[in-house]
Amino acid sequence: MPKPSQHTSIAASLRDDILRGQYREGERLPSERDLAERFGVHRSTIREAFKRLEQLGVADIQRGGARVNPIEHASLDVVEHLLALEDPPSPELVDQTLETMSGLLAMSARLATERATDDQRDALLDKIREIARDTEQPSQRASRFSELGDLFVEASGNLVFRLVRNGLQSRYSEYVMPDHRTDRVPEAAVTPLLGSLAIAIETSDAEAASEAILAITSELRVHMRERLETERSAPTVAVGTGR
Amino acid sequence: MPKPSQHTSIAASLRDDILRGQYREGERLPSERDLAERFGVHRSTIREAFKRLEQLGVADIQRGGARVNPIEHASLDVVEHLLALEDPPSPELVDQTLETMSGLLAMSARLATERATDDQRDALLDKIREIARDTEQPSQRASRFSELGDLFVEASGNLVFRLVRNGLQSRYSEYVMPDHRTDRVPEAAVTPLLGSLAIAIETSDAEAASEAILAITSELRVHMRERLETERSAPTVAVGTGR
DNA sequence: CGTGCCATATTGGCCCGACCAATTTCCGCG
DNA sequence: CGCGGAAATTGGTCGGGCCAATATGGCACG
Repeated sequence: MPKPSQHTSIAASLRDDILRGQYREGERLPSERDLAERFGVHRSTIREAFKRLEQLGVADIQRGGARVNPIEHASLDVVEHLLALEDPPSPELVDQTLETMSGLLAMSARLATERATDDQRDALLDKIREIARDTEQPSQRASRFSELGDLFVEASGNLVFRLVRNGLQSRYSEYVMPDHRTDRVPEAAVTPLLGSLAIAIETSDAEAASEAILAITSELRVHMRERLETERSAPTVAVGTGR
Repeated sequence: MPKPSQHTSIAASLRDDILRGQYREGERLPSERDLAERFGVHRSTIREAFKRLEQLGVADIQRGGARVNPIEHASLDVVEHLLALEDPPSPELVDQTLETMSGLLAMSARLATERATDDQRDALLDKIREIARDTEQPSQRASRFSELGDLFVEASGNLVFRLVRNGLQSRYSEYVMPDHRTDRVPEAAVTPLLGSLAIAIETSDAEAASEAILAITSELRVHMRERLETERSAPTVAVGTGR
């Protein structure tokens, strides 16, 4: 576990300030010298952090001053940081993220069903059965779903899909699956859909595979929304929220 | 036209080298001191460039040396640079990009049809009619299509969609529309689809809107593929390919 | 011959201080 | 109140320097 360097944490700090809306868009960020003094580091360290902010698309550095960009001009990569900004994360943004992921996986499933190699197909079917067996704890199950998604995207053969997925992949997955043992909602609805999905793949029915994925992700989305609303009204007791 | 700073062009140069596959993944990049000497700049300038590469996800900097990341671990933002690497760009990658854009726009159209405000709907319809009128030169027409896409994504109300679109938006659009006046292939097929699209929006038929978009983008994709293949076999006479 | 270990060379992380050229800011003039 | 120019501010780059983490090559050991 390599400890983060100063410019990294400074960049993260500035990024979060910006994403949190501390600075209005178009507004000038404090000068490099100013920030250097505040953080108690040398200016060159601030500069390195700035370069990352610029690459992230949240700020625009130029002579005269660094300015904050409107969030819509940022890189897809800000999504994971936006999600990490609050705990629990913003239900709206989570929903938009899942909406995107849902479409992405549906497309991937369609293409994967058409183009997957035999090995890839076998891997997909194995993973689906593994999930359907379901003797695992929720967190395990969540990562299985994530792996299934990876397999689909991989088998789709579309690099751009992969990159988009990278940008969306974040830790909200822990919310997808219920951890309260009483609240295993999605299971009943999802399990049969996994069956349809397997059949669709076996029979090379791309359209059915795509629809099965849409149905599954739709279930998860609904569940996630309820989960987050509950979380909001009754915040979890923070046990060691420490950095 | 603000001239690019040194660290910017150095970062671009290194990025392209990496994307071009000059370094195998996992391989170590030359040291900062080494590169500083090669480029004839101070080490801190190289460092700033490195920070951008790291944020782009193409390299991983750490004590002992900077290493090249596999392309699948990079940010979505590399797509536009990958496309710019060759001229004409790689048909495969263009196709994958359009495939993604196609799905994104189809989802946007569905949502936009459901959720757009009256103003947004009017703007959409206006833009569609503007394109359908078609008395413009190809380049104009291409940017109209791009604007239409923006309107859909905007009206979808999904920020993530917007960010993904940003990452895909690049200059390949010039290839979408034919510039050889003899080769106006997509027009005939696309125009009636624009009509269906308008009707779908007017009648709030989200599904139909989505399908119209899929049909249109499908036409454009096919056209684009043919266009690029032609371009490959009969390369354009380079007029001022300079640096 | 293979292998684990240690001294040493490299490499990135960070700092100091300085100069230049854009930009921005400010102020006095019309 | 508007405007032009001087002064202050700000990012861009440079030179040199120290530290700690990492990489490397060679030696002793099994």
